Amino acid sequence: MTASDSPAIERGKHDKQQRRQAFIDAATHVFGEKGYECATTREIAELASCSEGLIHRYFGGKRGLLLAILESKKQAAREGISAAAPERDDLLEEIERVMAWSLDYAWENRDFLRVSVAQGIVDPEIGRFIGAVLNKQRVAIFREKLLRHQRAGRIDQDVDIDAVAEGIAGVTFSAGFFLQVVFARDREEVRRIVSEVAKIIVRGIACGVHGRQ
Amino acid sequence: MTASDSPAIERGKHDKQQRRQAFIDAATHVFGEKGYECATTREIAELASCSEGLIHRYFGGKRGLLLAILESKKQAAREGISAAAPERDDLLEEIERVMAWSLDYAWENRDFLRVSVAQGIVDPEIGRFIGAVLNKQRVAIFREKLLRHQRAGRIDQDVDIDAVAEGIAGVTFSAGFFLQVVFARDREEVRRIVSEVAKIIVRGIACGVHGRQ
Amino acid sequence: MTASDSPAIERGKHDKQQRRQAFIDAATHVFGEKGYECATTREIAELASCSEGLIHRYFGGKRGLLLAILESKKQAAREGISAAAPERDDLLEEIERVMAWSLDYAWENRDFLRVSVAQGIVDPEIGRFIGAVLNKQRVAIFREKLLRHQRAGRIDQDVDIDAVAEGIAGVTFSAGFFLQVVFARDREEVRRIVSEVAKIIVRGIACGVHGRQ
Amino acid sequence: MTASDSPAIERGKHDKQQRRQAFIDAATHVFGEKGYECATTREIAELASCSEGLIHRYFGGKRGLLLAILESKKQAAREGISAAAPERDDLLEEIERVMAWSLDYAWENRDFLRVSVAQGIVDPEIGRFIGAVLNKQRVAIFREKLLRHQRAGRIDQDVDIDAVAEGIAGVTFSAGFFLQVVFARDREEVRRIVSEVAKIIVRGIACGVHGRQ
DNA sequence: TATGAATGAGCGTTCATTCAT
DNA sequence: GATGAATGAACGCTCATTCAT
Repeated sequence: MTASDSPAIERGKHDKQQRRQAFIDAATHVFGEKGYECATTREIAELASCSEGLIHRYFGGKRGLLLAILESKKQAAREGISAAAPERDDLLEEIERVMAWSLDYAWENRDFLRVSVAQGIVDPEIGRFIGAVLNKQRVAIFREKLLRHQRAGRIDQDVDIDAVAEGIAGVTFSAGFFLQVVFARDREEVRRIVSEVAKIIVRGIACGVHGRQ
Repeated sequence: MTASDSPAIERGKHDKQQRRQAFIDAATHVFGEKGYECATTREIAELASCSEGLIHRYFGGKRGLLLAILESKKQAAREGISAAAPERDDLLEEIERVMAWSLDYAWENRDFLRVSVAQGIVDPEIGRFIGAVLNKQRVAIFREKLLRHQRAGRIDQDVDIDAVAEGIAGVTFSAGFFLQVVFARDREEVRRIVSEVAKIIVRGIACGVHGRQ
Repeated sequence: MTASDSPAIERGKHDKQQRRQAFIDAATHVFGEKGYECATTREIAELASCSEGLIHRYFGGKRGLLLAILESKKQAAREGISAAAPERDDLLEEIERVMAWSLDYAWENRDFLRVSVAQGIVDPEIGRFIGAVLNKQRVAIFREKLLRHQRAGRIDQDVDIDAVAEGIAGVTFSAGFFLQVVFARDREEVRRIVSEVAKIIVRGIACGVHGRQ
Repeated sequence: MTASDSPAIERGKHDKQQRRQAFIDAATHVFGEKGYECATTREIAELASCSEGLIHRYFGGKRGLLLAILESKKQAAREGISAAAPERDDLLEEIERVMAWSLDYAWENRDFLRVSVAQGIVDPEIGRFIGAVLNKQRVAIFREKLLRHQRAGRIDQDVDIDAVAEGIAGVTFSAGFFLQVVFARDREEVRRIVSEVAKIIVRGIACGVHGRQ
């Protein structure tokens, strides 16, 4: 306690940056569990072992704290999904990997998703955020992959790549967040569903000997 | 859609049934707009042109009012989807109709969906409700249709019907609620996406001349 | 139900007088148990199997109901205590009988006493009532008896009869209401206390040089 | 006596201890005047010149405030009565002093007594409190004194000390609280009554063949 | 700067009373 | 006259935010 020699960190046990992070972690947890409105700044401050007033100094208030959580996840999500999606010759494998990563991401970040999705439904600004990070970003990943494979001649030219990308992103989000997190379905089962759907879709868009409907 | 389609009840007049409905309509609207927590019983009562205390007499409180909304939508949802899903020889047509109906349902009931989904994420009891009504019920519809067509030899025997049913339901929910309602995407565009995805999936599960992967 | 021939009592099962009494009985019970403020007119009406609005028609409101309870007990108390106090040559016996009756009265009317005393502490009008019925009335009884015995030469001339009457009434009330009802002391024990005190007082006021009992 | 003897605390200033006391003083006054139920936290806060929410932070709510009042009086009562009861060779003098002190105590703490007695009648927890502090404690004082005098041969061996102690405590409480405070009897008159009763009782328990005073 | 005490607006709820039926 | 549905004022309490320390 009094052992710290650093004059800058006399009171409290963290410096400013650590405190900010402690708030973000605590808030993610409490928001995720009780929802944004029901969570109290007091409980968050307690869990972060910091004083309540600091939330307003650092983040400008409760809502600012939520926005800070969102911001802090933006980068991580973007980088994570890119890393999880190396290009492959096999379309199915490539898609399945992104989907599987998304499932894991949803599970590991379930607290964050709970707040951001629930609040995004009701609050346009948050809604725009999840639209950009949780939807557009992922649709773009799928789209890019599909386009590359289509150019490589592995996907039928007639296929509406945008629509399929949206569709895959939709199933993935549905399964990852709603089945796994909200409905608490067995994670193995969810993985199987997603995997099966991936196969069907890949088969459905594959360049093949089938007459058009 | 807006809460005050019905002629406002005269103050003081005795009409329990009409008042109950006025509360449910008003609450659906206000809950949908502000979220459950931010909506106030004051505002709901005002919109319903009834006194606030009645909420507690009729529904046992604010939460009871939410539960009453849920209950009132359960029957309608079940009947609606069944009516919208007559059996057809053409699988694609059959599936597309249910998907289209779901899109319209989501749009028309967007206030109700906003509250119930947002609250269901955070409140286990509500979560169970949307799991049953908005997920299981619809998966079952798709599953039943797929099974019939599989038995009729129009779907490959190897296809995991349960998984596909979940997948279709997932895309439909994603598109109907998130794309249309939360992300405010153009409804025509959403319809096109869903329609395209339906085609791809149907093609992917169709009994055909393709080697298994 | 429909069997009643009397045209005047078609609805409800009582006539007006019976209903009034049902309200008074129910209110005494509920007031006694929860206190005046915490008791609700709804609960009273339910217990009386009558409608809530009737309280206002019959008694002019909740407070009027309390006043009606008080009124209804006034006569009974006066008559009861008189009947319990026949004149005797033995002062101790006479006093002990009134005290014993008071103890029983307090126990049997504990619900009534609870409301009226608790409310009388805070509400001057009720306070005046219990002052008159529960105090003055009883002091007068004791006073009258003591005076008679003093005139008969059985009580020392120097004794301040008024003070003793107040004292006896005070002990009796304390024991009857507080010890028995509020502090839930064993009733036998309370009776013994009162009896012992009576003896001491009688001995203390007795005339002249007197031997031990 | 009145609640705002202390200089009003400046709004916004930090002074937890003084504020706590201000609340206790204000609440004692308002509770005493309107009764616990009718008193509002609003009014108490106003009289204490503090914000209402503080009541819940400091005391956990309105009831907690009442309990805090009780607690704060417990010590004072115990110490006060002990100090007022020095041992004397003269039993009458000793008893009269305690009785007189009790009369003064009841008058000075009339607000506190009003709430605690009225509420104790209806609320078992408060009832237990007044049973302990206002009854048992005082009975014990009288009992101890009587025993000492009995051992010293100044009280007849046959006298039931416990009963007498209860009796004296009962008269004292009756006179101090009901006559003085509730029935607003002249304080001089009440003192005379108590004094007279003390004499009678002391005479009634005195040893042996004794002449008149 | 960090703390946590203090604030006050506004919440859900209660309930005696009123009044349409 | 009796009913119970409807009212609305007022309650205790919560909590994000402010600010003295």
